[in-house]
Amino acid sequence: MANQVPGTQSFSRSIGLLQHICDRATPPNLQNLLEECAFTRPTLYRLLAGLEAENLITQTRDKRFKPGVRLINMARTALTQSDIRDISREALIKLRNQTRETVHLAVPSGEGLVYIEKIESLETVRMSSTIGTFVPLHSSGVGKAYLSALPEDDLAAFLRDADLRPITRFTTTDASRLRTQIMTCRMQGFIFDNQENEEGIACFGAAILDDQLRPIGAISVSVPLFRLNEDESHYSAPLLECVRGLSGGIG
Amino acid sequence: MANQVPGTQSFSRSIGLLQHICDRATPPNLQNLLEECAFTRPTLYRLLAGLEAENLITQTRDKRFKPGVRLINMARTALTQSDIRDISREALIKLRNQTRETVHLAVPSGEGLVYIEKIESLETVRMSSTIGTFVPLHSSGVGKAYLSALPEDDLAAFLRDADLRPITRFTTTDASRLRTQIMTCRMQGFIFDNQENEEGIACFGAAILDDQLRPIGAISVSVPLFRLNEDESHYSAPLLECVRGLSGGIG
DNA sequence: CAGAGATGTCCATATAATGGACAAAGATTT
DNA sequence: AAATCTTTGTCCATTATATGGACATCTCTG
Repeated sequence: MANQVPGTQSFSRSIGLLQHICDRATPPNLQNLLEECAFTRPTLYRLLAGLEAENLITQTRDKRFKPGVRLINMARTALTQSDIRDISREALIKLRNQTRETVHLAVPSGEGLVYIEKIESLETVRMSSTIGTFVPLHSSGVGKAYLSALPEDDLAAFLRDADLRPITRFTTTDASRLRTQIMTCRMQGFIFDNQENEEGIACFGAAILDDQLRPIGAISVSVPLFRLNEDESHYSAPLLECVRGLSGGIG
Repeated sequence: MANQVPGTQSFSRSIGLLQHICDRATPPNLQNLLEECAFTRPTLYRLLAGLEAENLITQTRDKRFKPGVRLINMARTALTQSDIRDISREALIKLRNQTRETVHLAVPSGEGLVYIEKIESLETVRMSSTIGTFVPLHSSGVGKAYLSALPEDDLAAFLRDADLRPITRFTTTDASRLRTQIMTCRMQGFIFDNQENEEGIACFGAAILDDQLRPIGAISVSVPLFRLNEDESHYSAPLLECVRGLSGGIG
């Protein structure tokens, strides 16, 4: 969170501000930002002016700040250039067909993962649904699957430092319980997540590994609880087949 | 393009670099960037380190730089917070149903417009298709429609300064011809664009106005040439109805 | 219309960003 | 295998840049 890289303070501040504006449920005005961010008034003005000049934010009529469309344009190219996404699409579609449920592909971003692909039925899918959504490592199938593929040192560091905040009332917030789950995942190659990230949704997750067995992302199958098949292997078998097909072949 | 806003040089540089990395067809390495951008070696290193620390870019194994997934996450919120998109969705679907053709919604970004919504058939639509794509003002239906709704001063300034580069071999590259087309659009409320932005695709565009009659975006109906209906009003009538319904009601 | 609060700008200062110059690591030649 | 060249990465003095205290202006409210 702090400014690790020397010589980039102002950039880091600007991006932090942009992120804050993006994260707000409702577009903030200057007052809000002054209170919520630790910037002095002139600094805030400058940062905002810089962001606006780059079309990264826009002002509404009533002087509120919203994310700008430049971001959407940049994101398009980011998605286009994501080779893991291209490579895995076919396999994801197959997995969706086998399980008949929604499948997601997530890759690391910051402290967690971000969904970069979603395959559901043949209905309209667009970015606003879930592509681009951030998911914490501790509360999601993809997250725990990813954790389970991390080297022991990194996992230990995560469990020590992470903020295991509850996302739903089912979220695991206890580090040792989380470790147990992760160990189970290491054993069986996948994890079952019961409503930890979204109430009413269970989910099976498994990691995609590169040729050095380091995780590069994770795949999940999400199932509405009411229609969850008793037989776990109905989901886990195709899922494992899917990630095995992808692992090693990427990067 | 130059750094207009004082006190934001380094930020502007960083974003410029990010944009350049996004724009590259193939991920650049350090060497490429050094040649293509006007940065000294140490500066480039710093900017890259800053971008990477913020997850805005990632390095591939072979030291090439690609856009990072943080962008996708931010873009999601940008789309979510776009009220024009929410407000117009219903009307766009209706327009698609009436014309049976693909419809787009575009809003200003930088020198041109960016598509922020697309409604085609009931087939899968995802961001990588066209949402997020930048379109120039002079070569597209949405662009010219937008121009036609600009105050005369702004239009004149655009025609004077703009770089009317050909996008296809049908693109209007002559300012006075462009003005004629725009005047036609002002008269009839919509514009017909014949393959100027994409070969084989014709398109009808019309602007959405706010309550002060300033353009806030534009809508287009795109038709593959081979199935273009002779009767223009087949497209223009629903299009005009659509933008009239939306204009004034936004902002 | 006075007072309080919010909004916007200036500019001296400190510090963060800059880039010339050097070092280290790889590649290529003799 | 040594020598030379090329590429890649880092240091640090310098200065231009970003910073924020202070002041000006505009906007409510009683």
